[in-house]
Amino acid sequence: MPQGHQDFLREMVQEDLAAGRISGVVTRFPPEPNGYLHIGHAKAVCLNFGIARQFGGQCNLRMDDTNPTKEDVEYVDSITADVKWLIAGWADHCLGMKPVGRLPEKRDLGGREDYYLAPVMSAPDDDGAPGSRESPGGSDAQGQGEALEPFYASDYFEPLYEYALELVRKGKAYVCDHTPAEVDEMRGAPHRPGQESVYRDRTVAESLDLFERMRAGEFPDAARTLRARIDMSAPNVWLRDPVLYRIRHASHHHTGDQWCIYPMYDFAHGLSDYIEGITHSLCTLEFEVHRPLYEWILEALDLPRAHPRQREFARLNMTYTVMSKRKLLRLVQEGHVGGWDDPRMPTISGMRRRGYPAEAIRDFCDRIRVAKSDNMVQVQLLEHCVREDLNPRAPRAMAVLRPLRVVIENYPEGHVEEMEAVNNPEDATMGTRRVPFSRVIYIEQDDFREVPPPKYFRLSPGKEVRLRYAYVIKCTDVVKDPATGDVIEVRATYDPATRSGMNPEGRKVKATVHWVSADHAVEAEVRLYGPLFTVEEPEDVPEGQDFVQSLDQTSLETLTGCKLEPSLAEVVPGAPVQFERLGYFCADSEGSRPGAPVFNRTVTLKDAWARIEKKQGQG
RNA sequence: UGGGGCGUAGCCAAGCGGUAAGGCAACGGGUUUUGGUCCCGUGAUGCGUAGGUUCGAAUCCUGCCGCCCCAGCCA
Repeated sequence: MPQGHQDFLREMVQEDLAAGRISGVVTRFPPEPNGYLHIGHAKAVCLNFGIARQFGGQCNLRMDDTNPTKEDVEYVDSITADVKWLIAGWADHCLGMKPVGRLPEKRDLGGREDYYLAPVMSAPDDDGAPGSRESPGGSDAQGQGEALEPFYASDYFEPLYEYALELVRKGKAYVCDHTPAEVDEMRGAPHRPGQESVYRDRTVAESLDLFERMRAGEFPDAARTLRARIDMSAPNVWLRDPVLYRIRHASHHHTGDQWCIYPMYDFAHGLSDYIEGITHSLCTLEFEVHRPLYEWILEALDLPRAHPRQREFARLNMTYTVMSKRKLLRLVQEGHVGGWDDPRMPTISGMRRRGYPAEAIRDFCDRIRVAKSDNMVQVQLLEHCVREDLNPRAPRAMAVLRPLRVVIENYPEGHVEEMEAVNNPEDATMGTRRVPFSRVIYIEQDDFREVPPPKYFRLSPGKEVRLRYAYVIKCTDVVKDPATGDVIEVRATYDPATRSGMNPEGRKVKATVHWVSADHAVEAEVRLYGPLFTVEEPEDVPEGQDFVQSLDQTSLETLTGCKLEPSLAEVVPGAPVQFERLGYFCADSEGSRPGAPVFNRTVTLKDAWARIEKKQGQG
C-alpha cells in the first residue's frame, strides 16, 4: 500500500499553496514518444500523479514531441496505454487529457494576449457520472463521452511561433546564419567565454523577415537558427545564446508536413507548461542547469498568468538492468530480447506481461522515495513489492515444472481421490478446490535426492515426505536410466492413515512437497526469467567494452512438458497464480491457447533452502 | 582551472539546533501440511573529512576530499 511519503517536492507544493502563489496543483508527465516507458518513467508517473492526487489537482499526459526525426505514433500509443494502466484505480481521476484535435485557445486576458488549453478530466468509470469537468480557468466543458487524447507539444507549434516572433520584436532573439560547426566553436568552453554571433545585432526587421522565411521553407536544413540573445560569456553554457528553433524538412508524426522549423526542448517545454497552466514542472536532475533558461524564456515574454516552476529530482537506477532508452532500443533492435514488452525488460509493458501488478509498481515507486542524490536501487526491492502484493490475492495451485515420476506401489491401480485444497491460506474467502490424486504422480526433480545433502528435508531413499493435501509417502526404491544412471522414477508407499486433515498424533514429517496426478495433468510450457545482465551495473561499462557483453544468456529458460493440476487448464492471461513452493506466475498474453497454456514466471518465492544450499557450496 | 548538484548502515532514505525514523537486503529464533506467509530479535557512540560557532551540531559557518551533471540545430 503506497503510504504517500513526504518529500522536498511535496513540501514545495504545500508552501506554494500556503503562500497563495497558486490556487490548485497541475503537474504533467511529458515523455518524448521515442521509446517505450520503463520503470524509471514509472517513478515520474507516480510522482506527478501522486502529487496531483494528494492535492486534489490534475496531471496532464503530454507528448514532448518537438523532434520529428526520432518520434513515432507507435510510441505515443504505447505510452498512453502504459500510463493508463499504471494509474488505473488510483489516479485516473487526475489524468488530464484533451478532446481529440483541440488546440490552444487564443484569448485576451486583461488586455494581454494569452494562449491556454484546458485539460478535460477523464470520466470516472465507477459512479455512472461520466463527462468532463471544467478545470480552473478552463474553457467550456465539453459534451459527455467525447474522445480524448494526450496533449502534444506539437499542438502548440503555432503559439510557440508567435512567442518566438514576440521575442524577436523585443530584441531578445535573432536569426543566426552560422553553421552548426561555427556555433559549436563559438560557444566557448565551460571555463572559457563564448564568442558572439556576427548576426547577433542584425535588425529586428531583418530577423523577423528571415524567421518568417525559415517557416516558409525558403532555406535548407541547418542553414539558419533562431537564437535567444542572452549572454555569450555566461558561466552557464545554456545561457550562451541557445538555439530556439532549427530548420528540419521532415514530416512529423502528429503535425505531418505543416512545419519545417521545429522548436528546441528548452523553448518548447516551459511554454507548453505555461499554455496548459502547469504549476509544477518536475523533471530529472540533468535539467537543473537548464532551469535558468526555462525561467529566462518565461520572463522574457509578457505572460499574463502565473509561471510554472521547474524543480528536479534524481532519476531511478536499478541493479541488473539498463534504463537508457538508447540501450533498451538496442536490445530490441538487435534481437537480444523479444521486443519492448519482453518480460525481462524493465519496461512497463514488459513488466505487465510478466505479471507485475500496477499496484506493486506504484508501491515500489513510493518506497524508493524521491530525493536528489544519485542512486542505485536494488531490484530485490521491486521483487519484494511484487510478492507482497500478490501473496494475499493470488490463488494457489500445484504445478510440477521438472517432473519426476513417482509410483505409489500400495495405492490401488485405477483409484482416484479428489483431495480438498485451499485456494489461498491468506484468505479463507477464496475457498477450496478439488485436486485429483492417483497411483502415479509427478513431483519436482528438485524434491528428490538419491544422496541427500545435510539439512535436506525432502524425499530420498528410505525417507518420508508429505504430499501437499494428500498423504505421507516413503521412498522405497528408485529406477534408473541404464544408460545415464539418472533416476527416472521413484517407487514409494503411502500411509493411508495420513490422509490430509487426519494427521495422526506424533507423526512429524519435515517437508511437504507439491505434486500432480499423472493421469490428470495438463501439459504446459513455462518460461522462467532471470536478470537480463550478469552484473549489477551494466551501464557501468569497462573501457573498450559494450554493455551487451554482460547480457546473461540464461535469462530466459523455457520449460516444456510441465505438469499442471487440472484447474490450471483454463486461465485468464495475465491473472496471477501462485504455483505452490515455486513462485508467482501468469498465463502469457500472447503464447497461451485454451487447453495449452504458456506461463510466465513473474517472480520466485523466497527460497530458504536455496540459500542454505548456496552456503554449503561455498563452505 | 567555469557553472550547477549531491555525500547519513550493503541498498534506498527520514532528519530542518535538543542528543540518528522507516523500508529492502543480511543474520538469529518462533509458528507453519508452501524451506512461502506471519511473528520476535540483531545493525551507525555515528551522519565524506578537518576545524569553528553553541550549554548542545547530521543540522549553522569555513576549508578540504569524493561522486554526478552541463560545451546537440536531442529530450
